Amino acid sequence: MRIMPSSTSDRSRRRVGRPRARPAQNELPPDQAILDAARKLFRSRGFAATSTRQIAEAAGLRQPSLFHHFSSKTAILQAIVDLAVAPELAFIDSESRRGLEPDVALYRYARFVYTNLATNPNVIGSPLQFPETDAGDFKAFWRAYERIYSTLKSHIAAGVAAGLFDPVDVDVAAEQTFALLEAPLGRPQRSARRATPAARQAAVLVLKGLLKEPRRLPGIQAAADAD
Amino acid sequence: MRIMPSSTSDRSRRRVGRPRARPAQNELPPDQAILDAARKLFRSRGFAATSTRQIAEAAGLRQPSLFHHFSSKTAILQAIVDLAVAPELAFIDSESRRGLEPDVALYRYARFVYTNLATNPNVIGSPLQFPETDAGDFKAFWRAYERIYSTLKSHIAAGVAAGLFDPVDVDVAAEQTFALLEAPLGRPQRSARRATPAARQAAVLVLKGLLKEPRRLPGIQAAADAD
DNA sequence: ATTATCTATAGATCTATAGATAATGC
DNA sequence: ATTATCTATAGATCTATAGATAATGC
Repeated sequence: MRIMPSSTSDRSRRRVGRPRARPAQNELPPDQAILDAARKLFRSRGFAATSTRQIAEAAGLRQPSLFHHFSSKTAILQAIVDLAVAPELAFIDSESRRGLEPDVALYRYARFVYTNLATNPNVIGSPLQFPETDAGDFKAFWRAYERIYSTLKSHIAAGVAAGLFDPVDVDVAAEQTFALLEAPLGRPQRSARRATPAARQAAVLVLKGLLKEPRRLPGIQAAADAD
Repeated sequence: MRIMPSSTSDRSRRRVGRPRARPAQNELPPDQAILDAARKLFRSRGFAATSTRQIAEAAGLRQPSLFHHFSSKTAILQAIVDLAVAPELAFIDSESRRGLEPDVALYRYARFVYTNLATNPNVIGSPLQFPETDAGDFKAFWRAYERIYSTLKSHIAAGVAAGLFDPVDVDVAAEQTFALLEAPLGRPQRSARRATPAARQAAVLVLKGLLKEPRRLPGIQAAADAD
């Protein structure tokens, strides 16, 4: 009696269900293939201009087969945007327990957010670029987005209050800083290798722009890298 | 014999052509009313998700009547984006004749671009947000955009070369600065009154972030305001 | 005669559902 | 029996054209 464990490379063979019209070239499970295809298309053409037929074809399926995996086109977008903000939420949570000074906290925040937007494949553009996210299904996403944004604002406000930053208009500074950190959205996705120095440069630009004493920057960087 | 000059308030009366199904409440000529309606809808819902029916209704016309004024939906977008970049092009032209130092030039550039994006009603979002502008009809627009972007880059490059700015990666700095200046795109349009201090703050953030000697900022501001 | 609008509609989508079909699982 | 796919298609769009119509201009 031969033992025949289903090896990982067997995953594509012996699949339940009717075979595809055009057999899959992709080893990914169908829901992942769909998300992959949708990410790319949403990024390049936008949500409204991308049809479910285009997504399905790029994923190797016929158009109606999408709906076996996602209940609607909107549900696909929802899955993607939830994955896009997840790392930033996790970062904010873990940072909040560290009790850093506002300048160090802002430096680390800027570097992390920029890197996520540059490298996370689920980041398909500014949420403001996707007006369809206004609908009720996206409440969780908007709550997350709001949390990320208000964290930035409170770092800036704390730095101003502590006299570390110039006495800027906090709302305006938060808007502008956030926009700067969203710079990667305009470009095709980046490798982590290219994103790292750019993220550092973004954090430096933000900190130098706000600090009363720009000479303190090296100390802030050292503190941000410690531990 | 009574002289009866067509007074301006008469403009809505005695119009050539079949009357509208619902008479206009708006005094604007139809092509202006269409652009107005389209701007608002493109801004809030995006181009692809806005139908010609929605535009026409908001402009007080029936859907097919749009095509008397614009040959296609795309032609409407084209007219809007051309108007959006026009002031920036004019600014760049007039500035190029002044031969300013790179830091002063960058300060003035940042302030102007931010203000245009915050207050020009034709600015409906980032071009990257409108993938339909890839088509050939938008060559003029993309040439303009490229010119605006490369002007920013050359200001930064010149400042670095002159030793005024930190030795940053110029491409990355241009990307990040441009993104910062696009901050107004995320928000509803601003009055000039609210935009002016925010634009100044944006220019300060950019310059302080780049300058080797941030203490030179007041001098730069004075030079930027002179003349 | 010219103009700006209208109504009607062609033809091309697009999303999602209905129900058949071809695999594996038990 | 269950599953993942397929084909066929309903029903709702959407852009743009065709051709009628109701004003003014001359």
